[in-house]
Amino acid sequence: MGDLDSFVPLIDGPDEMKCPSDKVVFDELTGQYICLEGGYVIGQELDMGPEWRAFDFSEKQRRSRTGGPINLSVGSSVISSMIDWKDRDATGKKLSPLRKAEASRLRRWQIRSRIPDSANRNLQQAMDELNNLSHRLGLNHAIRERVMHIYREALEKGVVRGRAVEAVVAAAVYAACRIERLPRTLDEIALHTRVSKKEIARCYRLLVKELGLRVPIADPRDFIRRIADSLGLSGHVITEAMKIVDSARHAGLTAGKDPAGLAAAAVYLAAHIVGEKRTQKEVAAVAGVTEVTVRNRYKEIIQFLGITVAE
DNA sequence: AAGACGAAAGTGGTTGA
DNA sequence: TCAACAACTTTCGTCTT
Repeated sequence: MGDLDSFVPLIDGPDEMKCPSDKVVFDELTGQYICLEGGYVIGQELDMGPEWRAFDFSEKQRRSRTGGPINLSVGSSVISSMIDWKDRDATGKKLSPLRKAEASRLRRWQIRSRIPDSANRNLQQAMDELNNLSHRLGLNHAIRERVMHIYREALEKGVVRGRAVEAVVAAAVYAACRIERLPRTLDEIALHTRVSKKEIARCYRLLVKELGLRVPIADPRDFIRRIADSLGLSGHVITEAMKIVDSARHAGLTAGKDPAGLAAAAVYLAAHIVGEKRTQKEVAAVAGVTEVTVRNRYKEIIQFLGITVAE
């Protein structure tokens, strides 16, 4: 998630919006749509999040001024807290439009989930887990929404029953990231949870099957931007790496291969072509694969595409 | 000395009988 | 259920810059 101080207003007029769409990338860190041709920011996703940051759930609770919305504690022994319809906070001040939207959404959830009480508690726990995971993985608003949507459906269909809430949430996060095309590897997600990669993968497959999720095939190009960003490489490298992946696809080198590994090799190669060299070790580390995999993909690419890297 | 390369053995998941 | 298999990892020795 981008900090608010990294917000950049639209700097160009409508002319720049004519930028061909295939040259536009989305920077998930800043929420900006960037044209690779000229490096222009041509769009900015609204940051729906709070203006402060919290690194765990209790911190978030302390900082939430309006209170209530995050914690729908409708436990058995606890007095239920309801979100009323006045659109005002505890001190009687009017809520901002963003807060208002959030409150109405939560109201809806609360009403829907009031009937089965155990489901409500389960959902609360899932939201806690999601909050933790979100901050660690830097998930944006759209993804969090989608995760909760997936989770609710899973809960309704009884997929969660008998499984660790954390595992199902992690699986929903993985699915949501894939659907929103901001992929995280299973390893990354597993790193921030107490469940194994294996269990998350099992839950993920179950979710896809039971809910009939339509998850696009992982595209190496979605990884390229992340890898290049982490390594501080320019947009030029990204365009080059995209081209390489496209050619590799046409040459039939991509089937059955780990998209992260392929992206890593493309970035490695592109960086060398452009002259912003990075070692195989560095690229492999941020891509979450080993040097050997980068090497193997790299070898295949230069062999089949006849690319020669000038020293 | 660091980086790149490649061989060999091991791992975890998928597929098909 | 089990074996074969493909892709990837780990490890390690060697070559190159």
